[in-house]
Amino acid sequence: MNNAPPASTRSQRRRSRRRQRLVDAAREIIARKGLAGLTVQDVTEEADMAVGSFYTYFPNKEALIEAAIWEDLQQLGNPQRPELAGLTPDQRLQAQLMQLFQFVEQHRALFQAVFGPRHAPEHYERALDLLETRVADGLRLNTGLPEEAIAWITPLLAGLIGGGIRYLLAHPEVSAEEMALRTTILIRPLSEQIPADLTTNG
Amino acid sequence: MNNAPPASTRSQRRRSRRRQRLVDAAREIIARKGLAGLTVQDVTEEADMAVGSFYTYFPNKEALIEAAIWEDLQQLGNPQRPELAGLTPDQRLQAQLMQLFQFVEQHRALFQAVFGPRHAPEHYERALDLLETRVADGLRLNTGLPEEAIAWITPLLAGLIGGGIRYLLAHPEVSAEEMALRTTILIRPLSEQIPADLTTNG
Amino acid sequence: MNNAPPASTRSQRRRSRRRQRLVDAAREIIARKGLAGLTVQDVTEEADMAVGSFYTYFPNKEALIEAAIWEDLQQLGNPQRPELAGLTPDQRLQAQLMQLFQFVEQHRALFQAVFGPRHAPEHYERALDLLETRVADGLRLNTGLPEEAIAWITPLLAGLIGGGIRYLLAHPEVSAEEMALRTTILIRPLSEQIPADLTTNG
Amino acid sequence: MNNAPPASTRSQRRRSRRRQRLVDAAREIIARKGLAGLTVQDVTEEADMAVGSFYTYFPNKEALIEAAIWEDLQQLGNPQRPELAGLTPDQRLQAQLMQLFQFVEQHRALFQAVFGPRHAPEHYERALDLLETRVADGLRLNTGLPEEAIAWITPLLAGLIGGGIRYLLAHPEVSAEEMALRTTILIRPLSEQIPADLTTNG
DNA sequence: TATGAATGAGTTTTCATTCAT
DNA sequence: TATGAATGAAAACTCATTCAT
Repeated sequence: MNNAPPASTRSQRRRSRRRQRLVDAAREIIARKGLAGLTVQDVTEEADMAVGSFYTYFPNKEALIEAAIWEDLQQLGNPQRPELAGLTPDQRLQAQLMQLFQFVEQHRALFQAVFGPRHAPEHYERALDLLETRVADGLRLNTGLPEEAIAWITPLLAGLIGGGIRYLLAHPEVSAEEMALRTTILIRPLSEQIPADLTTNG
Repeated sequence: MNNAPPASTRSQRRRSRRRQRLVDAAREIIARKGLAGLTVQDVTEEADMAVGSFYTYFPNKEALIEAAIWEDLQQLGNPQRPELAGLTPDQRLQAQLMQLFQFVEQHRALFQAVFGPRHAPEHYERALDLLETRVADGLRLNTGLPEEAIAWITPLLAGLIGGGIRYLLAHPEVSAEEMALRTTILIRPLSEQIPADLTTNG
Repeated sequence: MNNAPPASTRSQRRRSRRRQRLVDAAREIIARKGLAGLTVQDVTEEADMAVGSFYTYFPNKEALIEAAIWEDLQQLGNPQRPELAGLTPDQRLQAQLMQLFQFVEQHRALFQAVFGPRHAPEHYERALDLLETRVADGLRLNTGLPEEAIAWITPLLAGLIGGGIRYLLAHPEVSAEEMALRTTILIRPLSEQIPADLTTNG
Repeated sequence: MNNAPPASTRSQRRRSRRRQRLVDAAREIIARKGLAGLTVQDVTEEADMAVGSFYTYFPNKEALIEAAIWEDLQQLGNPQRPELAGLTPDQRLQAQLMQLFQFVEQHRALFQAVFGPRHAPEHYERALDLLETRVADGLRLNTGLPEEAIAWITPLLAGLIGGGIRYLLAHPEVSAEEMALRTTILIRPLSEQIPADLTTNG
């Protein structure tokens, strides 16, 4: 989850740690005050560093935001694990959703920054795009839907899953497993119903 | 769509028109540059007024944003029209979705500001909340789902509809009718399937 | 000497005056601390204004410097007055130099900023360039020197006159007339001697 | 040209070499980006050293600039070589100018930093002062001008020679010899003409 | 001695808001 | 009421210098 190179020397390790403090502080502040409320001053203060130090780690504020959000979020777009191969479509769907929601649970601050009530709009959009590519891949893999149908179903399903992420963030008492199960319940019937509708309607 | 009181005297009408110019300019700019890119300077310029005048219409920038977004968006939370009374649940669902998407089409700039790629996060959240209340009402009216189920299904469905809104905004060639139909196709089976699942699982 | 438009209304006049205060302050500070020592903060302080006000007069610091130096200095490149027509070359030379040195005397702060001990290098260069065009014109008008000779004599003479300007700035007790006379004494023999040398040497 | 002591031990020689690298880098950067664009960071980078090392060679940036410019430029003020003794005033003048312009050619980067288009103003002034002392000495030696005349002729002639230096820097195809000859042509008549003028005018 | 990360004061610029006209 | 100039509190970013390794 930390893309920084495996620092070997002591000073490299120290530097890596300090950089991470900045990234963590950024996520924290974005989640708390929104992207607009993020100042370099605040970030360095929260990380207990001097302002100038910040610029030895990042060329500018933009780069910090990029790192804080995308360094880990990229994995959302990574290809699914091959172990899912032997399952039924239903099981596969649930497994993938579980994987996703567990990932959310493991990166609460990050997802608060992206999907939470004070999220960063542009990054929210990019995150949804990423979600859509995964949803589209899932639909292609698990259903026989034509591309035209996938084109419009995808954003709706991505929205639905996004709603699940927001719900999970707002209800820490609910587990990733539970959310995966619930979402599966909602999504499953679609794959059975839609093809018929599409041949008669769309 | 204009909540200002029905101005009677001439000066009142003039005032009302000028205020509306500010509101329209604000929506335009938020949709184009995002909330962070909205400056009072820009708004008054676009509305062809002096900066100082702005403060005779709104106490501060915050109030303008509130007005620009919520003066019209409130209707999203208004109770559904009674004419829907005689329809089947399915027809009611589709009619309500159509009403919603038509509303979006009639307020493109506004919805771009709230749901578009440069949307205002806090208002996005509030809009989703509003959407959720309507979805919850619909579920209560059209299904026999228990409140616990409604509690978690609602945010997911609201997310799905939000996805529909975003899709509609991004594809001006698609009609509100078409989107309502598509969304109905996706949502309908849920009401049939869920109850069974819920009694056994949740 | 003030290029600002002839302000008619009262507020325009006031604005014009405030702008001039900034320009004067800038010259003062450049002359005193050099271009590198010029901060917007200092300028507005010296002009007894708020920092923000500065940016209602100039888009940025660069524009102020440009105005402070070149708004008036441009005249250095203006074509010479036609009244010089009837004079002998010698008299013309002296008249032109007098005009120049008087101009310097009337804009001491400005020339201190450009030629003084803490001058702005890039503007010094541009000023010398301007001086060179005038010198070259003078040589063409008053001597029969070939262009190749003018090409290299010009920068040397411009340097000599620049030395005169610096001397005048450093010795306020010396008059422009005196400097014009002295410089004429130095330059005059050149026009007589050079042609011969050039035909045999260069 | 290198004022550092004749290092005897190996480490002393190494230290001397590293110091020179800093000085050379400084000249290079001043000539290229001006004094304002000179940062310790850049200098050490160009010299391929660490920032911290810089402060073991110079107490601060100011000292580096001083060294970069004046360590070699001082020679400009050194007494003329005795071999000139037997020449005529004219020959002596030309020989001295040649010596000067050759010195410029041998230290192009240095003179670019001091006289070039992005020169350092304060050092430009000091360099002109130095030039003036030599010019004044020359005038005392070669002409019978009274001190009052020397006082004002000197800055003008120094300016003229400065113009020659700038011309030489801007035209690498012109030789020091050629420039010395040309400058002699311009200056020579002065010594013949001025005395007469001065007795009647100044 | 050499290194380069850390520091924080200082600089330019923006912008919501006020207020005299 | 309308105007737009004036204000000054941020905010991002730079860079000379220090200091632990």
